Amino acid sequence: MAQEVQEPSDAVTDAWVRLIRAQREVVGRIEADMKGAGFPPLTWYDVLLHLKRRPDGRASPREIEDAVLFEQYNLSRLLDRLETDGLVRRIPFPGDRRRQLVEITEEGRALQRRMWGVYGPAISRSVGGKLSEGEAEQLAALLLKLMPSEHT
Amino acid sequence: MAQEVQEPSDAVTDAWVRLIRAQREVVGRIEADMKGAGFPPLTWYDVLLHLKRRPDGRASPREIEDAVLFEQYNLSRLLDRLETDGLVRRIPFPGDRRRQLVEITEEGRALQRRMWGVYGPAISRSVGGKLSEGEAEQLAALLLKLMPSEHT
DNA sequence: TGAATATTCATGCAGATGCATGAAATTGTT
DNA sequence: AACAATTTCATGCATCTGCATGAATATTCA
Repeated sequence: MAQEVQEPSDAVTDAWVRLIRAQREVVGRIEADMKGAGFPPLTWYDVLLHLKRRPDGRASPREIEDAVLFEQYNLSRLLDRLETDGLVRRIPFPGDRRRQLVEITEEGRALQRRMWGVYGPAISRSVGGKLSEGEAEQLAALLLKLMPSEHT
Repeated sequence: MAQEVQEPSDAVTDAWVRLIRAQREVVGRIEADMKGAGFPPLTWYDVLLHLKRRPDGRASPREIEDAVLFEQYNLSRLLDRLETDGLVRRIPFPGDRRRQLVEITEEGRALQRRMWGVYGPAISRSVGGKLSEGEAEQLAALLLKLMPSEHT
């Protein structure tokens, strides 16, 4: 039996196309807001927020990679930039000299807070302003189904 | 009266975070499929498809920009690569020597077709496989609400 | 123990992207 | 007609990303 090429339905194709478009559109708007306010890219925010949420403000690069879905080499260089700007600090990992711990600094915490002051309202405008509360919940639920399996 | 900072609700924040995550995840999977099959990035596909859909296989760069949400300088260089590979051809725009027309070649059409042979099934797996038909429609409808106003 | 394997992080290089600017042509204004 | 403003596309430069690989340490297994 011939292996038929599996054509996606119109609804599925539509969902796919709009996932790309909407993401580009919304992310573009929000990043523009952030840049307009003189802030670094959202990737910086993601890392800072992840660190800030840990009780000790520390995490290994490996863990951050998984949390923010960043490539290893990519994160390595992002951490360089964050460290150069005094937002994080690399410290030794006790018991394994291959690894390291990244610790957020006071400046890092302060930047995260200041960024949220622009980021939060931008999300409100670009997402909250377009969807009702119920629709936002629906959207979140549907998008979750697209993920591999586990959530956060 | 003080201008209060507008905090997004949890549902809205959730929708935002998952929009980023799901898109990264799904696009990542599909682009990996394409790359695994030896194909160029999806941006190439978008341009080829747009051209192929026009009856004469032609469009101005300006028009393509709007259609695929690409920056001008970015598209300019993408067209360079497509032209180098013989997938499109730049021809004069009748009546305005500033502008140009981009025309898809036979090779371009052929590549688009071959890419669809991998792209379609990849969409089926990564989107169709995770959502029912009705869910896909819902998702498409919700994402559409995030866009500025008009559709395609 | 010792050698092979695996894990963690960094880096050189090529390619892609963003930003600012430039070049060429057209349109608008007086 | 002549000059300014606008539109369309290209490009130099810095930054960012992807890929391959390297260096250091840790783990596994014979």
